[in-house]
Amino acid sequence: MCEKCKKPYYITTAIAYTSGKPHIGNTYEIVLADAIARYKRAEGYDVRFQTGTDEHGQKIEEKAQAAGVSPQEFVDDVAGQIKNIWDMMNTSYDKFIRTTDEDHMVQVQKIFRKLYDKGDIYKGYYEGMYCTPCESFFTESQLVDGKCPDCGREVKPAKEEAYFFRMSKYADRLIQYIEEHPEFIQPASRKNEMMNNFLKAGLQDLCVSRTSFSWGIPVDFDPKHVVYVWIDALTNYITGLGFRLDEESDPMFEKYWPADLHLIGKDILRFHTIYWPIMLMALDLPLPKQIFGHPWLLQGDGKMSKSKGNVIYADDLVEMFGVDAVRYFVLHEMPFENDGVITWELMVERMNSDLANTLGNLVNRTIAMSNKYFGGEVKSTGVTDDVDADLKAAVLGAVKKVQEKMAGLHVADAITEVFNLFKRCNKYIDETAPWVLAKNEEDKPRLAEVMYNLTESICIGASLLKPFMPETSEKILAQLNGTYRMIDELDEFGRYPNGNKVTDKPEILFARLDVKKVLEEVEAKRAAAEEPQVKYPQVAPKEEITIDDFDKVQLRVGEVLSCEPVKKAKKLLVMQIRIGEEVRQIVSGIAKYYKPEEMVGKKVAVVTNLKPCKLCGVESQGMILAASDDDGNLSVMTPDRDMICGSEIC
RNA sequence: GGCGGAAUAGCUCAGUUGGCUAGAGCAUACGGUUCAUACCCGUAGUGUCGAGAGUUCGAAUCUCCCUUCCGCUACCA
Repeated sequence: MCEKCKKPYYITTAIAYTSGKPHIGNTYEIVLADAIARYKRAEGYDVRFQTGTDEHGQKIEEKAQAAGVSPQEFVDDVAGQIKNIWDMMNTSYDKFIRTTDEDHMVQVQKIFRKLYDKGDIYKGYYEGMYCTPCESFFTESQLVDGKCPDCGREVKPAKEEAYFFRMSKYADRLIQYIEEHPEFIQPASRKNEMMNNFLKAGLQDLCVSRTSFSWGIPVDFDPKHVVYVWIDALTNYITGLGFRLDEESDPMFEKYWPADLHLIGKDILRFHTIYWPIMLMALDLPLPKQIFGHPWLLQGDGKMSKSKGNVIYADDLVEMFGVDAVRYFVLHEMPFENDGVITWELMVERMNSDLANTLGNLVNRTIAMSNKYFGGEVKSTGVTDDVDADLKAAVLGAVKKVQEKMAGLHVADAITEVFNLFKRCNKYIDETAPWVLAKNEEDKPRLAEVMYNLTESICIGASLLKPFMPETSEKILAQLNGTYRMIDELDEFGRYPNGNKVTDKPEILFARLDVKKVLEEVEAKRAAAEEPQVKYPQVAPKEEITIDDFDKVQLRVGEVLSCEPVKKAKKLLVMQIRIGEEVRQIVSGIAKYYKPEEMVGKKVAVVTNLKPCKLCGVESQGMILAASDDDGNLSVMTPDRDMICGSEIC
């Protein structure tokens, strides 16, 4: 196909947030996108595949501060790590964009200004109660006893300038677009969530600037504001193509936009299916054709957490199994709609049964036979049998099935079809029993035909395998001395050059592994890494206070007399707590961590001079203290020794 | 609380618009085979298709209700 006739195909991943090293669950997305991109290239598309990093925001500012480096140094380091992992996974992206790239930042500023000039962004006010030291706004309901929920200081009613995007203006157009394009949101089940929760409920205008932190792209006409995440991050999809507002864009933009596919995690579907399309509408640009919110790859034995030391990282897996085995696992194990599971045991199982047994052994036994019977020469003799037709139909049928599955983005099913092809080959060996044919000289022509069919079938399978496992595909073709074929060259059986010689030194593609040994190694590694790897929670420092400030808070020991869940609320428990002579009713958001009966009898630290307020209609006359960490653990604070309730804590 | 989804073999899951004895992979058991990485091929299964009721000639599939789990969302002192 000539370069000009190739149809463009633009695929993107979400840009990864540079707050830390991505684990295998995050790495999944880039591999999935890579498989799709490589497949589309095999189909003859002119593919552009973009990924990158999202590098602004308060969290990064804080992490950098905690690490004692500048935000730029911090994101340079993390972005480098991310890029290394993407490269290690052998992903074929064309562009790695960073939101700190100069040309991206310039365009973001221009886009912001344009939307402002157009009236779609307006300067408004974040109205609410303002805490000056914290530089934060709170709604009435967020306040703690009428005071700042973060620092407990007085807040005053204030209006802070902020820029807002008029989302509601475009809501009807977006609803219509989504209704008319059922393929726009994938999987389709997500469409209802977006429609019911946001669009039909009425879109709120979106706050698109912040003044509470500075690590971001400044609004050029009002520099105390930085552009908040949405306009900064989402626009990467067009700035990365060389989009230039009110100037001539790079020809790439004309060629590739609108994107064919935004591949993202299901958690950020809302931003991509609502805010992003509306931004594009406001800019008079066409909307992306499809957005696929993929599920997550979860760890089997509980949620991955750094403190448990059970986080699985791509590089550890690659070290143990190799790049293609890891690619195979994440692609194969991930269903279309539900979350997938990864454990070391499952990984070993797939490695042994699919990669070593089915595929590796097939290639190996085929080459061994060619060498043993014909000195490695693979020659078709035309001596066919009934079983050949069935094999050929299965092989060519697999090509069709892979095409169908990939068209619907069912990548896991597509890779399964490729392996079904290899299984069919193993069966063919059994049906034809080459070792029996080899015993009689007159059967040699038939034997040769069998070996040819087998070799050709594996070459077709290897070509189909390439988008998913590029290195393995190349290794197989090299060993069989075959050539890679594009999808449209896989329509015919028998293109393997007659008389070619396979290698006389076949290499083991995938070695079988012992589950026990793997687990021992993992455990050893984990133990070795555990000590120095204690991860302390990242807590942003608050402003220094005086003893007088602290003295304003009254803390006393209270004993929980009774405790029950708050109706209408999932996270709340309501407790009667004795504090000295009085009994107070206190509501606390700890239902996820404590059962009501567990709380009864506990002595807890209570803030007793908080202004009462209502939560879900239930009055709370104080608050109990609890510690929580980054992993979602929570523990209420209790006195170390038995203290009579009512004792003051100071 | 609102909206939505799911429940099928021991495990992980397929089952298009209701239609022949409900399927695949893994694991298990047995048989075959020896080219190959103790591999490959075949056979056997077990299922009140979450509970109950209804529509229908016929329901895993449609309707109602119940139970459990999950997602989004709201609240979260």
